[in-house]
Amino acid sequence: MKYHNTDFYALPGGFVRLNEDLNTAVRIGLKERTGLDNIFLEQFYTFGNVSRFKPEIMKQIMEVNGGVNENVWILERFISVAYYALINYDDVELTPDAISESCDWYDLDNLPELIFDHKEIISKALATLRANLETKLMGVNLLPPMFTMKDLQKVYEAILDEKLHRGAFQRKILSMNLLKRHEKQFSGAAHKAPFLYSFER
Amino acid sequence: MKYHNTDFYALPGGFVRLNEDLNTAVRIGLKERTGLDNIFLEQFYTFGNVSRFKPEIMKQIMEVNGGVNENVWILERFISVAYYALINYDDVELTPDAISESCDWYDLDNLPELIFDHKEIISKALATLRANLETKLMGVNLLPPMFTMKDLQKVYEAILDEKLHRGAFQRKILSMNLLKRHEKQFSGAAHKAPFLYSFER
DNA sequence: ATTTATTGTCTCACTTTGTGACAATATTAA
DNA sequence: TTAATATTGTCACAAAGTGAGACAATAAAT
Repeated sequence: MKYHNTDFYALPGGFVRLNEDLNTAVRIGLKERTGLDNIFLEQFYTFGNVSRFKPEIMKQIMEVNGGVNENVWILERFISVAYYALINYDDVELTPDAISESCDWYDLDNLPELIFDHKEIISKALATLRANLETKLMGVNLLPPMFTMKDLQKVYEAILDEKLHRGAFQRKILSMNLLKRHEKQFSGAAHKAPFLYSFER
Repeated sequence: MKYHNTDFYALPGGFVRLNEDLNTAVRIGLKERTGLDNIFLEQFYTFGNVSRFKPEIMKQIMEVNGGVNENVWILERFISVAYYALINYDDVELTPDAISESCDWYDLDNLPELIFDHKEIISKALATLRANLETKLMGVNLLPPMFTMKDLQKVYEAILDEKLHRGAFQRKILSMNLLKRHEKQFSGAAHKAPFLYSFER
């Protein structure tokens, strides 16, 4: 997200209310930004260094948004519990919050400069996601209800940032017995039609 | 730890000061309880449900320890960032904090009943440790500087709670090239003396 | 000198993984 | 109608990894 009238970019985030579950706060924040419910979310790290906080930046942001009078607490040091979500790009309607002028997708290799330690947060998210990819589920939420093996392979290749061997990938995924195979679609392309799969079980 | 004049058992923990790094706070707490510095520590989850907090219990504990007047904040809901450490049992001098009457080791299969969600915290710690055992390091801090392959295998078997095949274990560990082999010790036992290893590299 | 327990290593079978090959097939081109 | 093209599902084979037992080596006790 980009804050109003600044050059500050940041990951979307929020605060946990005194009487609110941490996970609930995260889901509410996600819903506000994306409109999505029931999304796969994983907490991966809690960032708690004092040095990660820069009150000057926070002050600048708040001043553009009407001053800091009522919200003195926002100028104090805070600790951030970070989550990543797996979201289907196309399902999302991105909505900035009150103090931001935009909320957008950015390619990993084309990120704007981010405030605080948000770049590091992204690195850690990606590392955790890659490490979990083998054990945990797969393209849930990232794919439509029905998808081809190639679609799924592309998800894996995007996350791992490497090419996978087609035959081995198919063999491995099918051996997990997590996918249900459906009727073929006639895709309209000039080749054999692929099976469709879903995550049902 | 067991709190003074109660039947409440809890994991050791502490609070993060306003101007203190999260990781520093954890290391200080660990040092206070164990006397140990420079220990392998891994953050594994942040517990933030409102329901995990039971003010009645906290009140009881504080009343036995001189009332709650000055420490009203301790009766409010809090969020816990959980870490596990790998520690050599023998290096430790356990020291309870001011409000506890004991700080002790308990076998996993002989735990006292714990307050709040501390049982769940242990489960999650163990699950994370087991999952990381393959990828991450191994018995650092859990073993003396020099140890035998059998010592190391026992650490793995304790953590995983299963027997491992001796030959396969040795082959796998050695193939990691993380151990330095030293001179044999003459152990005094009635059999071939084992090599000694260290984690140096 | 013999026995006993444990170690270091090897071999064999079995499983998993990487790689290319093949036929099948939906569409386009000839 | 036939041939060409691209991609799919599957298999075969080699390479690598894993589980299990076997065997000689050896430190101490008998």
